[in-house]
Amino acid sequence: MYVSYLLEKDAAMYPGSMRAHPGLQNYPAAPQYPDYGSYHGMGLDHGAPSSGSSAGWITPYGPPRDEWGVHPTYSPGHTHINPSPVGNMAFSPDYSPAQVQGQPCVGVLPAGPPPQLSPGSEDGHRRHHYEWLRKPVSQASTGSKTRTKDKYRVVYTDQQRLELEKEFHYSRYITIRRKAELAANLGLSERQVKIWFQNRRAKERKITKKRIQQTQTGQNGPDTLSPEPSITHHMIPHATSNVGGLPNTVTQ
DNA sequence: TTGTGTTTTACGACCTCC
DNA sequence: GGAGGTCGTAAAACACAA
Repeated sequence: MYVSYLLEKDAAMYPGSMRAHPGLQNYPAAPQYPDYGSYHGMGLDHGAPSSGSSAGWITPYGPPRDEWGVHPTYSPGHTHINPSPVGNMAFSPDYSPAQVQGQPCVGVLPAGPPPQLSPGSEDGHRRHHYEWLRKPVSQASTGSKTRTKDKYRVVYTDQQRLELEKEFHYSRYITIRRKAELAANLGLSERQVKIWFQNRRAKERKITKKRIQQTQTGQNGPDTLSPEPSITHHMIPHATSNVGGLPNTVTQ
């Protein structure tokens, strides 16, 4: 189950940075996520009925906010529901190798709010890196914008983050095509998606670094290290990825 | 309620590749 | 030169303890 995986995972990620991989042309996409296949192939299994598992979900997000600087989106009240037909995450046919049974990979969310993951459970009281997954949509940020001076940042909605996380777990480097699709489907700009992936990779590196340090110091706490996946990623066909190219050269 | 630490967006600088 | 990578950092958002 993906969500539980998210909750349990602690990113045993690739060691080193991109610069440590000069020969990145054959960078294996997310080899540490053997369950990508299940994720993309089966969609999200939240344990919910998921009657509409292939029906997707209508994006509650606003229109793409491309180029904040020039876009008048910051004007108050400039919020409306995106009536885009891609709101239900219909993807191009060529983004399908990892799909199984014709189900789309991303956006396959069960109808209704995200599952409540044992809010009263043993760790429900403790802060969690994926706390946002626990919160019902109604409590999620709606992407309201705040601005101080010339700086601002929006808080992505739970579903936006969930979809981004899902995509990230499929591949840490998003293709141009997927970036465009995801941006359109989530009501984000491609720039936002790109930056989100950059930040997410940075987070992963940070976690990995921390974990390595803990390992070296013998601090293997119960929730610090999880076993590495026993299945290697090469067993799973990758849909879009970086075939023979650097992450920045992926143009599919 | 407030202080503090952490996480999340966003950006700039710099680098590599095409 | 453009696109996208990492790295470092700013600041908002958030969680939690006191």
